[in-house]
Amino acid sequence: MKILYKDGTVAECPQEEELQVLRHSTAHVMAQAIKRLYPHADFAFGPATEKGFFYDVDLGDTKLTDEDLQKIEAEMKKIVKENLPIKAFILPRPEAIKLMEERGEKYKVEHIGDLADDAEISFYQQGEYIDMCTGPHVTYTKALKAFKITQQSGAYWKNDKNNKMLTRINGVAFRSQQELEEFEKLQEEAERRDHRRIGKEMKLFMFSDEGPGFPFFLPNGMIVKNELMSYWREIHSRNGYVEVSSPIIMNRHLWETSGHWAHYKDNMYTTTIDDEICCVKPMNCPGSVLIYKNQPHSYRELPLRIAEMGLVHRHELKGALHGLFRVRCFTQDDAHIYLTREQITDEIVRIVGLINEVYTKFGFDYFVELSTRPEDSMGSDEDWEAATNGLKNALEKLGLDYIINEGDGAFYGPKIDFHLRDSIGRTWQCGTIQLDFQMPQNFGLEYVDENGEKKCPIMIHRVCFGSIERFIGILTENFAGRYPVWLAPTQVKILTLPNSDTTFAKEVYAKLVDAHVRAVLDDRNETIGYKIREARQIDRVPYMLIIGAKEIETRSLSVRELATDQTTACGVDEFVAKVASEIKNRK
RNA sequence: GCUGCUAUGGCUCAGUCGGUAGAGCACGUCCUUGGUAAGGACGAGGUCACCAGUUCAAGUCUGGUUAGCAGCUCCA
Repeated sequence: MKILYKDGTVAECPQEEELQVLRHSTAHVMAQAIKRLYPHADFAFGPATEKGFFYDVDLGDTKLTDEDLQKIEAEMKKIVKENLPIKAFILPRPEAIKLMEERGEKYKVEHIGDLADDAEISFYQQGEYIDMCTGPHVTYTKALKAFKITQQSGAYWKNDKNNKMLTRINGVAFRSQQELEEFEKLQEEAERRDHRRIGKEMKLFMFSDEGPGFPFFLPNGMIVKNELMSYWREIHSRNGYVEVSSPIIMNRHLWETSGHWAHYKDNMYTTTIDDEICCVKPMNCPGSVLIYKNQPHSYRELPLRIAEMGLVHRHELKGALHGLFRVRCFTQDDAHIYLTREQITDEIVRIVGLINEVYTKFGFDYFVELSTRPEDSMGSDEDWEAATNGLKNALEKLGLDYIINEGDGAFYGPKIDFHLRDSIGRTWQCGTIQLDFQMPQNFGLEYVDENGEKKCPIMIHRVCFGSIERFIGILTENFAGRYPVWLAPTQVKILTLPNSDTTFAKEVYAKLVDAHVRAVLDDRNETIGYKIREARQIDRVPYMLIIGAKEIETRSLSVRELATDQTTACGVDEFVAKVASEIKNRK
């Protein structure tokens, strides 16, 4: 693919930039189409995005309907068909301003004002349309072969909510029609796996107008939640953690000390108790700190690992709510570790090992991001350096690749974030490990060192799942509801053939229940096809046992496995032992 | 919170030009002797999210509220 740089040179496009250029050019073509249909349109920014492009445009009072978007797309296709050559030119500043003013592009004029004084201002033109842009772009509009407008939304000029809201028109663009179709298939697949849909089908959880954003767990969802929590308890007790539980409501004073009141009071739920303002906890750390302070500590106890499955409430904006992914109350699988500066590296190694174990358990691949000191941070340079190095050393010791995210740490310390990749390639941020020097000081935490002197410990905040609710959402989409046996709400479903004797089926059922298998007996008088369809597609049960005259006679089982769709014969005791062992080993 | 859209039985949806509601699935009853992705008949189930307004008449038109959807912003 040939591309045109702003100085007018034409060159072969580097492979890795092709899509980006294509998408950027598509944004221009869309702008041209919009301008043809809406001559008063005034354009702001129109970049390429991860899957396509958008253009932010001021349409005055004009509102676009879905039909209007289709018309714009049709006009874009027309422009592509016209196969307009794309040209580039550069103007000195005053002439650039004049050109944009003449064309009524007030956002572009404002943008010129933000550019350096000596900046050369480049333009790209195709037919009657001129856009101020640094390029590069394709050389002819016909190079754009596969695109689609997907939606419109609002977006602020320069992303600042004090500015005017513009209309953002989003689209996707690919190299070929085939790539576009693949993208659409993936979209459909994502929709099919949507945990909100599956949650309804499998009766995992619900929401209600009476508490928007606050999830209700139904019996099936509660099974998944409890299984995750019991797994979590097991590995934490094995890794030297103790578990506590702190109150949901504590007074305002605590949150002032922790710094949350100053930073986040608009997102905290409050209530008044005996004339005192109290807060519903948005985080567990201050509670943990109070537990630490409840008694004196020796250096011999450190690192002290205090874990808590804490239910936190945060007032998220209603537009941000999204199934279990973004809720107003959730359970953090939190832990706070109190330790000395020297212990940082070893402890981080230990935590990363734990998190790795958890993600591997679910078959997730992941990558790690290290976020360093932000601009408005608290604490000394020395502390920050020690902390950041502690994290780096640990990652290197583990031989983990990581991306550095400069300046994206919390104001109280650097952090490591874990992003996991699901079965269709999407990534989710789950685990995080944050170092904190601030809170131990704010609360005056102490331990006695080997010389009998009082010292202030360092604190690590960390989660593995992140939020149990969110993690259940991710697991549900990753497995498309077909959970591993140990998590499945119903593990075995016994399906009898209609009008057959159910005595044997009931015996098998009793044996499974005895072995602590979550079994269901479906002895309704329905055809076997009907029962199988329900067990597979709605309940997503890992094992289906079909029992009819044949099985009754041989006293054996016909086992249909959800994962493979294969049916095999198996003895009763053998099957019960196999499933029980899978559950025990959390397979 | 902002922009656009949506709200009709448990679920998924239809309902034309305003003339007081339909389907499929699920559910209940009955029939069906039926072997691996929906057997059949009948029945019950809805003050059309809520509050106002326009109208002889509102599921349908208008305004507001609430909730949801796609984005934006935000996510300690």
